[in-house]
Amino acid sequence: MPMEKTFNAAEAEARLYDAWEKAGCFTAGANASRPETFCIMIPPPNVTGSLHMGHAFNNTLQDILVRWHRMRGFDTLWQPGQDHAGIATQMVVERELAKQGISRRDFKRREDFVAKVWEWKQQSGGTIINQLKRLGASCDWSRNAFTMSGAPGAPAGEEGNFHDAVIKVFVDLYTKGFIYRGKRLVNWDPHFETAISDLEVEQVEVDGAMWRLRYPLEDGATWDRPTEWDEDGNVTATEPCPYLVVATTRPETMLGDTGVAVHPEDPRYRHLIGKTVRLPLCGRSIPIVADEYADPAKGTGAVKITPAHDFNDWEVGQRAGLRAINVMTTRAAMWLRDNRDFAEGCDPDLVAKAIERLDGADRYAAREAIINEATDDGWLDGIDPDRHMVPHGDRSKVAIEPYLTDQWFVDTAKIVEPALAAVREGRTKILPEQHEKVYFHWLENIEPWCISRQLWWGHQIPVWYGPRKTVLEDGRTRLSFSISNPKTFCAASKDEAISQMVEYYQIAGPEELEEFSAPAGARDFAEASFGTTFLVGEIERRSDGGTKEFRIPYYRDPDVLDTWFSSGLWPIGTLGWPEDTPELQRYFPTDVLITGFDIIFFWVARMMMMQLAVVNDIPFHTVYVHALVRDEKGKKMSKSLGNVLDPLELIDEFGADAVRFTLTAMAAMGRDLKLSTARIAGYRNFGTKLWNAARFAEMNGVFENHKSGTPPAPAETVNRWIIGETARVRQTVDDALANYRFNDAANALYAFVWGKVCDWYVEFSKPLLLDGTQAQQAETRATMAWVLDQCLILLHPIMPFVTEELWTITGAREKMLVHADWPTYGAELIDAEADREMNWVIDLIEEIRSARAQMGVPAGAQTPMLATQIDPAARTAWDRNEALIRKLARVEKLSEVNDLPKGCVTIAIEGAHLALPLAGIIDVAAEKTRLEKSLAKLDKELAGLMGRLKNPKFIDSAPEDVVEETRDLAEAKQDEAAKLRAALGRLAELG
RNA sequence: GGGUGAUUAGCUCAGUGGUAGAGCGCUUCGUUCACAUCGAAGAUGUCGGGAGUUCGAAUCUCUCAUCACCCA
Repeated sequence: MPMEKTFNAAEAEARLYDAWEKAGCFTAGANASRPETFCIMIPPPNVTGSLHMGHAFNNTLQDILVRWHRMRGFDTLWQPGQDHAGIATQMVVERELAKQGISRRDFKRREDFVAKVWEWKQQSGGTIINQLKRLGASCDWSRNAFTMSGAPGAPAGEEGNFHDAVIKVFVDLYTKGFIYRGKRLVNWDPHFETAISDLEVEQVEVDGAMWRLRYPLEDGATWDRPTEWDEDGNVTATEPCPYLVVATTRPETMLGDTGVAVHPEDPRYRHLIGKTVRLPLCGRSIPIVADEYADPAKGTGAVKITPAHDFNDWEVGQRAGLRAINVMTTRAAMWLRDNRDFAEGCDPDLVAKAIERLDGADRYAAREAIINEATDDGWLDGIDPDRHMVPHGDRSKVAIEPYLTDQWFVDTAKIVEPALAAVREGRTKILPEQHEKVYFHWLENIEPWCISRQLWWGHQIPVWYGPRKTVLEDGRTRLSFSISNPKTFCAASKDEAISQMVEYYQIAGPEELEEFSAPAGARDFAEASFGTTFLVGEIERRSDGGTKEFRIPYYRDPDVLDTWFSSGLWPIGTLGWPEDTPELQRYFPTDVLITGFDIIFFWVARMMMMQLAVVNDIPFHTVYVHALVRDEKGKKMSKSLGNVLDPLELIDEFGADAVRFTLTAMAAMGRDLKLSTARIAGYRNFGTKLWNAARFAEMNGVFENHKSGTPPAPAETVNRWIIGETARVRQTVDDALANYRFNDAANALYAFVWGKVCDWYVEFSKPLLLDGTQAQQAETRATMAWVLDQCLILLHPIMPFVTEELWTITGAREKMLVHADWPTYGAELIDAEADREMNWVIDLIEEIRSARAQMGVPAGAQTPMLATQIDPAARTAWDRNEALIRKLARVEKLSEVNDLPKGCVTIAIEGAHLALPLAGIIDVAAEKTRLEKSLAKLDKELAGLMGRLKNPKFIDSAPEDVVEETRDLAEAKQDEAAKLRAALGRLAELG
């Protein structure tokens, strides 16, 4: 049955992938035949994710390396998995619940909400896995990992031990003193009500305003405010001014102002340093401090300082010893009622008024209300329109607040050094190298890493809090309960934490403890039990050691860990650590990480730090950083621009192989790639081309009784030639892949399969297969079968589907192509003689075709050819390949003559004077033009070559082989030019 | 403001000191039995500007211009 004309990707892909999976082709170690291992960890996509172009690119490159190593017999593991994406997943699930009118806060227990998230995960969390399969990703799915597996509440099927790894690492790092809790400003997302990392913040330019506010100076102080300027901007008149003007883009934070900063050298204000201003709205008296942060050239040169609501102000506040007053709730509404910090030092009447007007108002409403009040009361100095950057949460898209809270931090400064050293010393290489700079720059300036998140979905921090103890002089023990400064028990399990508590409090056992699910409950309990007010309760132990009449309250930290804390353990966690599994021993450290540059900080640097801190080894020896996929105009693909190309739609339309090949061919290191569908269609056509070469072979019986195996040793030059070309491309492909030059591999294969095999070899084979002797037919069939096999093998890592399908169709095979042996042949298969000869033949055919086309010879016409001179090498080449030349160049026969007749077209070729007698057809003018053009080009080249050869410095300093090469080239060009000149002479006689 | 990269054919881009390339597009021709998702032929370049190093520069150095991205 003849093959179809094209490969039906839509039909075949699922079938082939299924066959691979069923046969266990992708499991760790499948097809291993040598001791070396090769392991890649997939960068875990979000469990909420669906495949976008970046994934398609990233995973295509991984799959190429993995398939290549597997075929070479490495013990290969491509470890797949997803991360639990704290905020994103919680957002998705909350959105689902909102459709049913349910809010997260309606859940009485967080466990119930988390159960909902697991439910969602079971239903929808596998989306991206199936999408990766459509791309052809050959991951070992039986090992699919998840960063929340094994967490409390995880349902059946999620019983991995990733949770154990995360918790163990937290406890280890805590014990080693690398993790601490502290009150610091963090990026707070008021929508999700959680801290987020710097890296989850994007700067968005927005149109806003600079409001200038007047803060009255106290104690009669004044400064000279300019009132007139000359045309150069110099001040020519001033007047005493009783207030300072501060400019701000965020007037609503003024209730938390605790100072005004001016530059220490600013002559306008120097005399005011140490004096105070009275804060409008609440009457707080705040100092004027000197700090270089205040830029005299910007605004008025006086800056209001709100340490609790601005990162720069926090720094100033630390330097100047200013209070930090939080005036907002976790939802970024004004928090004034019951806010003791706020009320302290303010005018009680004004505070009451402020509470009445502003308490509970959203930050933007408060801003408006404050501006209105300032306008009415005359302390608004003016408004300047201002376009500035505002930080936004990358998930929530709302403006983030710098917010003062208790959070957990990794003291990264203490674990960063080994990660820097590993790259500096080359134990881990980052490609392309320029990214090492980014890595170094970030790690050398690393900030503490805030790892706590106020979410429910994630690994809950394994820390329990209880009262602190003080031993009194009389031997009794006092326990002081404070939410802001509790005693911390960090342990891998609650039981261990309780043991720690029993020991610490020296109590009989857990029955003397009482657990609360939230700090407020513990506080209330402490207050109720000990009759103390507010946060501190005192529990005095009886002298006999008993505490029978009360129990000691404790609670677990409600926060969860940043998702990146768990994905930072991906390399060891997926291999079963903390258990010492065979996989861990076998595959760790892993080999290559392939990832986008946008998560060098997020992930790569953190994996380096964490693996080194935890198991004292690098996680991988190479990091290949790839570029961004953009649309064809070079714009970043984004949903809002509507320029997103969906890889799945592209796979539907062109097939996975075409999409993969396109991405591979465009994967030049360090450059963004601009994707257009025209390009993908082009590579789809390439697949069709390969398909039809196989189809031709099949129709000519090439695959009858074919067995894949060793290269044949044919006699025909053309067969020896193509075998050599195959050997060459194999070397090129291996070199390219070994150096992560994916595009070189793809382009070499494209040029070989289309340009060599299809354009020339298949054409050359036709005379042999159709009219050759039996021996010629047999060896040509064998050669073609072998060559096509090699094409399939070498292309398989890039185009797995069409190659596997052809492999199945074209012969009885011992193994599927996915496990076929990758070849190792090389130079020994290259026959220099055959090479020279076939290149001569190809040159000749191209020369003849070109001359015919330009002379307007009808395409089908056969012409005779004349030779006045032909050297032995050319003669042999002609004789041995006459059938091919005659067929492909439409030449009737070659006759040797003494003189060319008039009206000949010259064919310039090495070692012979050839011409096509085209009297009657020839257009003298056209031929003259053609020859002159060639000659002009030749002369130009020759001039360059001769110029170099005549320069004694070139002869002296250039390497010998370059000089030699230049000489040979010049000689050949001179010969050719002479022939063309002779031809032009003959033409002149004619016309 | 700091950093990184880019500028090569109409378009998208390869090309790390020795004869300027590919794909797409364009023009002309072609239904001979692998393929019209094809074949044959053809046109198109001061390698962003300037200076330097070198026998020799798209390639190395400096400088200017423009663009992009990252970090403030």
